[in-house]
Amino acid sequence: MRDRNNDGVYDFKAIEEKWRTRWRESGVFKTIEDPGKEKYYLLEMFPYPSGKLHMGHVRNYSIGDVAARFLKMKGYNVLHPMGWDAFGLPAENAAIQNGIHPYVWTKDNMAEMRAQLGPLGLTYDWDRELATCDPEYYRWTQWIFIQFFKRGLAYKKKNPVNWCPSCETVLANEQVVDGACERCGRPVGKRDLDQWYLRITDYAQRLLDDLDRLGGWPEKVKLMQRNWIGRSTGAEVDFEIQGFGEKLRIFTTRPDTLFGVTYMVLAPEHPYVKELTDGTEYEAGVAAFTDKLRRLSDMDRNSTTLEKEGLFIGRYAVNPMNGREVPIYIANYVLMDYGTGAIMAVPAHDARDFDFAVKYGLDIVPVVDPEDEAIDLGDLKEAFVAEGKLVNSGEFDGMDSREGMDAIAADIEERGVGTRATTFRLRDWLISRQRYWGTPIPMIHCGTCGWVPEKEENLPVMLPTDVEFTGKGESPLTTSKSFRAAICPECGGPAEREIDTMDTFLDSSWYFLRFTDVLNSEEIFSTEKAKYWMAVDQYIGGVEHAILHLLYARFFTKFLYDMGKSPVDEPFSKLLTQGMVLKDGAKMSKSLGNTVSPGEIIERYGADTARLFILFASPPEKELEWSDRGVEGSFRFLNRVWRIVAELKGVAAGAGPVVIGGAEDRELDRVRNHAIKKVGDDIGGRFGFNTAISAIMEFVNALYKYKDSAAAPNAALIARSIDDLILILSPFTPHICEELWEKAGHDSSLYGAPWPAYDEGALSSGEREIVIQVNGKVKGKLNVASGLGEAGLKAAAEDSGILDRLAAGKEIVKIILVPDRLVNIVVK
RNA sequence: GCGCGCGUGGCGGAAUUGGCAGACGCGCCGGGUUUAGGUCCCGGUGGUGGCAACACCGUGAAGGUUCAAGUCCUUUCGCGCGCACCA
Repeated sequence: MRDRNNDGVYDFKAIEEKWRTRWRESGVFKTIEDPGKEKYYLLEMFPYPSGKLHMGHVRNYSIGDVAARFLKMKGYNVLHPMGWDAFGLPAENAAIQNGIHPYVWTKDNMAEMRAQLGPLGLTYDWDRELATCDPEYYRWTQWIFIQFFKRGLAYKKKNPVNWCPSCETVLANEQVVDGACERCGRPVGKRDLDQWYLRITDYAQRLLDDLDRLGGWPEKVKLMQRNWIGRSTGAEVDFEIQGFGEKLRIFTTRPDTLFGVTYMVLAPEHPYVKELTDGTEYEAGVAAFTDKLRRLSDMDRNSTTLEKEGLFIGRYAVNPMNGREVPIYIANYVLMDYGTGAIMAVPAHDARDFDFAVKYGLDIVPVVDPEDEAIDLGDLKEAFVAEGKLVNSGEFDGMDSREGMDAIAADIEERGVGTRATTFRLRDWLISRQRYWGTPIPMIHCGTCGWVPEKEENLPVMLPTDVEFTGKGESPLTTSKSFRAAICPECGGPAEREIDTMDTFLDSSWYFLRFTDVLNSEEIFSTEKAKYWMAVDQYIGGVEHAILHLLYARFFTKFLYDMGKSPVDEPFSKLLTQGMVLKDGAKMSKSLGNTVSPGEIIERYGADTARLFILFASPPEKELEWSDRGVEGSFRFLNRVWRIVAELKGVAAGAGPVVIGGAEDRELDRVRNHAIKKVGDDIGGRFGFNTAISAIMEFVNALYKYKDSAAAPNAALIARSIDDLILILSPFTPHICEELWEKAGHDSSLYGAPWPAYDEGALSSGEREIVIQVNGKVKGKLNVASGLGEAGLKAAAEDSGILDRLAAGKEIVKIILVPDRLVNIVVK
């Protein structure tokens, strides 16, 4: 093992400690509004305070910090805050298992993580730190909830909800992964509970439309959100039910197939089912069927492999197009919470209906002719779902099915039996949680007034402290002696508080707005301050938040915008989804035993090396394979920088203005200018940190080469090169650069030092090597003056005689000229 | 099943609008420094053939467009991700 104390390895420990202390004591990272300067709001997704910093965090924050330091050098007023997504289940589990109060556990973890973040040298303005579990914060989360309620966007509804028997709480649809609990992995069941919902579906269309405005977001994320919102267009159509007063309304995306309906299906939970079957011979069967289905987990219920099963309920509906009477079924493949909870079944043209019809021997009536010899409409082997020509469709026969879609929709509208309709897959957001460690829902139930919000001046509704953590039963808040009893804010009578808390996704749906005015005790934030800072110019975090967090944050921002509170209706202008950190090809995890602790790496090589490696090994949005050798390489590079600066400092002492001498000077100057340009473009543009670092490495290599080969070292050029090297490297490895900067004789901090300019002319000065191709294959090289146009390049190539030599004995058809790049001779 | 993305040396990865494939780093080979090893410095490193100059092949596979293809088009295979009975 290497012995770091020998061999002139730089003393990163002392240096990093020294500069961290200086930064802290001088308060350079403190940020205030400055209307005279252009702002840049840079934000990394705030962490859950688990107490353990992992490499994913280090990567996330290193990416952000390079950008923050770079933009500061570019003259922006940079807001770069940090906080804690501090409510959540792990704290409560700790309370249940170890008897530690969630508040204590969380506070300790925050302190622990703050201590682990310290050594990384990040530019956070800690004066703006926030934690979502702080009453001064959740007070405003409650305030937002009340605003939702006042505008009719928060409501309570009894519904079968996802229930995790292990965590003993309900889960949002989004927290059910493959039918299992996102947290514990157990299968999720169903339960009827009174739950609070937010009407996010009111915003579905805007959430969808405005994605088009988010040019700085990855297409992948936008697509995932589009799919999640899931807009479908079609029609709602009313079918009469024989011997029943009400009509059955269904939603379909295929009005063109209306003539092909041979049966109807209701979701078993559909309210008509009971009415239609109570007191009939079908009642018992329906009850048994429904009961069986309810015992299934969502995983099984929603699986495409689950065999379709259904039951005739003894009634018939009438097709409004052709008067055909069709039987009504209930079946396990129709969902109550999408569309109207009822469908028309067209087995000839829908795969699911086809399967069901085959199983139960129902009619299959084709109405779209594929006009394909290979398909026999009289004997379909599977549903035909594509377009074709309408048949068996009365007056619409012969029409193209795409036109038929519109024509039939128009027809049903005219006759008043239906309307065109749009449906979204997105559901309203269930936010109630039967948990302690979350924001209390600030609602009070009064026997006379119903649900009434707590008065805003009484916020926050504090989490009680006299609570037992048993991990069993309902919300732990029920165990508090003091919490539940309340006075109705409306009538002053005795009332009861809501005992559920909010989904923690609410807490994180607006924190970026609070950062703009974190100390405000009068209002949620000042719109004036938010106007200066919002939107977040660059948001950085993991793809795992592509749907939920980012959709909810957009929803909240739009809501606050509609209230006139938020100055923007989209929170994040640009989004970077960073890749995972892997080891041996797998995600680092305790169970695989392939974790690398950031603390150990920093202890051994320093924070600068850790940052450099993480940024160099892979582009930020891609996965990063951890490599101990690679870390050593980064460490080696920093030592190489350290040595060359130390060595050349003497030469450069007291140098004057730069005058370029011979070819060696010119080459070094070219590489210097190229590095400045490349690093600036790569950080400022696509976050190409890996290629930016490689350009700096080339610059360092050029300095070593220059040192050995230059006949008469140009002191001024060397001084300039060293300064620029330190400047452009400093966003990546700030500690070592501050130290070198000081050693190079500067007395100001590098933080916010002006980013060096480059000379476009120096990039292309002198000669240029041109590739000479014959029929597209490289056959020779030619040095010409750079900046020649096509004519000049042609003349130079002809003068050199190389064209005649390469094309000897062949007929030249034409010559392709690409200035500064190549000449291609096309011969026969 | 549907949708999206990606396949480049031994490895991580480069390659503006199609214009010298393999920058930079890791690893490996050789040389220098050193009593020796390590560190450090210099050089080499896609494959095949050749002493060599050089030639041919080469970006998952097969076709195509083009003076020119890692890059564009078609088909196909492999991997990854997202959604998944959404009517």
